[in-house]
Amino acid sequence: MSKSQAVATPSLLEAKQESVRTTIGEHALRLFAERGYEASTVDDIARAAGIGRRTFFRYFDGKDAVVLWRFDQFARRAVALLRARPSREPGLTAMERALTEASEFYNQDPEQSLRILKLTEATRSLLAQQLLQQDRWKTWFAEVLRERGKHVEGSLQSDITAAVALEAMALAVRRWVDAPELGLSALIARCFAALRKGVR
Amino acid sequence: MSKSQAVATPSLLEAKQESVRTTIGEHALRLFAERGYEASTVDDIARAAGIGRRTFFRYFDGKDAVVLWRFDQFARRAVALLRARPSREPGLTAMERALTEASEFYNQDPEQSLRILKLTEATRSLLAQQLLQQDRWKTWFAEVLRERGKHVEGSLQSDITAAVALEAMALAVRRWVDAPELGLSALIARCFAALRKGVR
DNA sequence: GCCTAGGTGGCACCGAGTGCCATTGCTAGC
DNA sequence: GCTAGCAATGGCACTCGGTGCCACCTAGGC
Repeated sequence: MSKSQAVATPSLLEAKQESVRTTIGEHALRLFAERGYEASTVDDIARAAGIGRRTFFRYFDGKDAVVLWRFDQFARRAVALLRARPSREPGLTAMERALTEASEFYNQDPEQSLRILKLTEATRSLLAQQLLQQDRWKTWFAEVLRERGKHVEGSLQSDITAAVALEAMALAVRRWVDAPELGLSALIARCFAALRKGVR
Repeated sequence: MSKSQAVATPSLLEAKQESVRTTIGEHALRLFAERGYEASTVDDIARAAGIGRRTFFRYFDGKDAVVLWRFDQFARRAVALLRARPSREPGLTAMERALTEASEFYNQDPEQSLRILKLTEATRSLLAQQLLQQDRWKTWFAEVLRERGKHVEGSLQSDITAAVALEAMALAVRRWVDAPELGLSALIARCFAALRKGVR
C-alpha cells in the first residue's frame, strides 16, 4: 500500500522516535532496578536498548532525564488542570484541586511510580535534578495563577502560592512513598490541611 | 603526659587548613567572576591557589561546594536562632524571626553575597546543588520545630512549616538579587506576609 | 638517627557529556 | 525503478569532574 499522505511523514517519524524513547526508558529503569543507578552506565543502557551511546544523548538530555522526564508529564497535566479551574476559586484551593486531580497520574501503575520515586529519593544527583525540575514548575504554575487573578493577586503572591502548594505536594509524595497504603490523594489533603493550619 | 599536647595540635593544624580553604575559595570565586563557572576548571583553580588538583578535592567535596558551603553557615546560624526563640511562639513566626535575624549574614559584604547568589542562579548545576542543600535544611529546621512544640505539632506539621518558611526565604532572596535596594529583611517580611495572605 | 603518621600531589582511571564526521536508510523527485 | 538529498545514527576522540592508589615529604616521638 503506497503512502498517499505525503505530509503525514512527521507524525510517523515522531511515532517511531517515541517508541525508541520508550524502549530506552524501559531498559534504563530495568538496569537501575537490577544494579542501581550509579552502577549502570550510559553505555550499558545504550547497549541494552540496542542503540549507540551517542544516540542515547539525542533522546535524553542526560542519564537523569531518563528517570525524570515522566514527572514533567505530571506537571504539564496539573498546569492544564489549574488553567481549567474557575477563576473565582482562591489560588491555593485551585492549586490543591489541580494537583489532586493530576495525582491520578501516579495512581495508574503505582508500583512503577513508587519505584521511580524511591530511586529518585535515594540518589543524590537524581534528587538534585528533580528539585531543579520542581523549581522550574513553580514558574509554570505562578504564571497561570498570575493570569487567573490578575486583579486580585500580585506577582509575589502568585509566586509564593505556587511555591508552597508545590511544597505541600512534594511532601505528600514523600509520605506516600513511605506509606502507599494511606493513599496519595488523602496525603495531599492532609498536607494542605497542615499548611493552612500552620500558617493560620 | 603527652595527652594534653595531642589535643592542642589539631587547633594549629585546623587553622592552617582553614586558611588553605579560604585561599582556594578566593581564587575560585575570582576565576568564576572572570571567566564564568563552567569555563573555570578545577585544574585552573588548583593552579591559581598553588595546590595540587588532588588536594582541591580534599578541601571541597566538589567544584560546586566552593560556592555553596558559605550558605550552610547561614543555615546553621538560622537553626541556632530558631532554637533560641521562645517556644510559645507559633512555628511560622519563629521561623520568620530566626530567618530575618540570620539574614544579617547576607548583609555583611552584600556585594560578595549578591555575586555568589547571581552566579548560583545563573548556573544550572550550581542551582541544582543549592536546591539540594535547601532540601537538607528543611529537615534541620523541621527537627527543631518538632522539639519546640511536641505537644502541639505533629511531624507533618513541622515538616510543612519548615518547608514553606524556607520557600518564602528563598523567594525573598531571589527578589533581593533582582532589587537589592529594597533590602533583604523588608523582602522577607513581604514574602511572609504574602504567604499568610495567600493561605489565609 | 630512625620511624610512624598525616598531608600532599602526581598518575591513571572511570564515566558523563559533546563536537565532528562518515555511514546508513528513508523520502522525494525524475 | 533509480538516484539525489536529507536526517538519523553511531563511532571516535576529546574535555572535564571525580576517585583510588601510591610515592614523597615533613614533623614529632622513641
